Amino acid sequence: MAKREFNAERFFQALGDNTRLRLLNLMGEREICVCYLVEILGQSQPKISRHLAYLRRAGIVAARREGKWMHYRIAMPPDVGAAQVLRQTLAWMSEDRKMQADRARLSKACCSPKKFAALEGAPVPMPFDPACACEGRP
Amino acid sequence: MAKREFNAERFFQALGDNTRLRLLNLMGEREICVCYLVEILGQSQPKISRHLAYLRRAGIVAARREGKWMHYRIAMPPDVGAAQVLRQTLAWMSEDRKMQADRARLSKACCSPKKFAALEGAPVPMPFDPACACEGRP
DNA sequence: AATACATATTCGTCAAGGCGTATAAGAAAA
DNA sequence: TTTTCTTATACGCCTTGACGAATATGTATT
Repeated sequence: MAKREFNAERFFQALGDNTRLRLLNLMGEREICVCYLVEILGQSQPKISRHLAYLRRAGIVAARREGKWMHYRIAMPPDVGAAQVLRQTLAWMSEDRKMQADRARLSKACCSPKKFAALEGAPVPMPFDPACACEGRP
Repeated sequence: MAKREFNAERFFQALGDNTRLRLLNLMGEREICVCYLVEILGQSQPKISRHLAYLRRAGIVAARREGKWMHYRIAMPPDVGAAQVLRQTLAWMSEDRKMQADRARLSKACCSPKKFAALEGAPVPMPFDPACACEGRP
């Protein structure tokens, strides 16, 4: 049986949208709930959901359900080359000003979710590396 | 004046097509004439030309005219992050079986262009690194 | 069961882009 | 200048996908 080739075309198509790049940037270090993504990007919920579905179909993110909430995280592709490119891309994004601003808003929201009406009671995103949690919290 | 941001969205869109990935793979190590690209990929000339134009607009390749012939080569983006991703992508592609087959056909054609009727008289692609020229020539 | 909440999907519309075919543009040769 | 050769572009057709709006699905609460 032939080894199933990773679809590079679809992989790059998934990266070829600014909203999806912003989503990946926010998921770079933590698993994160959809409601946070909606709040931070300030876009409609269906729009965010559709882009997440696209990323899921492309095999770049994975989802986990927790009660009413869905948590998304980056899923490194099985293909080594793709994984390398994805890591490189995330590093690239993390140097972009607007991407940094997104992350800053996320950090702020994580530290004081109650200031964001829409996030009342929602599960706070969990960084993979706890050292990244709530940069700037006193 | 604001520093002109590199368009990551367009960059990835340019990589999100199999024909364009194959073209980049063939340009990986050498400047190459359009007629060779048409011959090696076995696709129509307008199709190849359109994809090359797309890559040019995305700032990924550059073209040089030599008489009737046009030579294309990879143009590393000014943005450091994009350049890294592009290099990584080329490395990834060079490990793919089908991409290797394309390169093998190119090497063969370079060594004996006269066996390819369409390449009679066309300028043989020039590797950036001369050591790569005509692997397998006796 | 009925309600409320978070998320996903559907529908209609529109723009981008891929392809084949035909043709234009640029350069050299006759 | 006419022809020939290489490459680029224009046209029409079709598919993909992005969006807003509406609605469906899944889960917990009452």
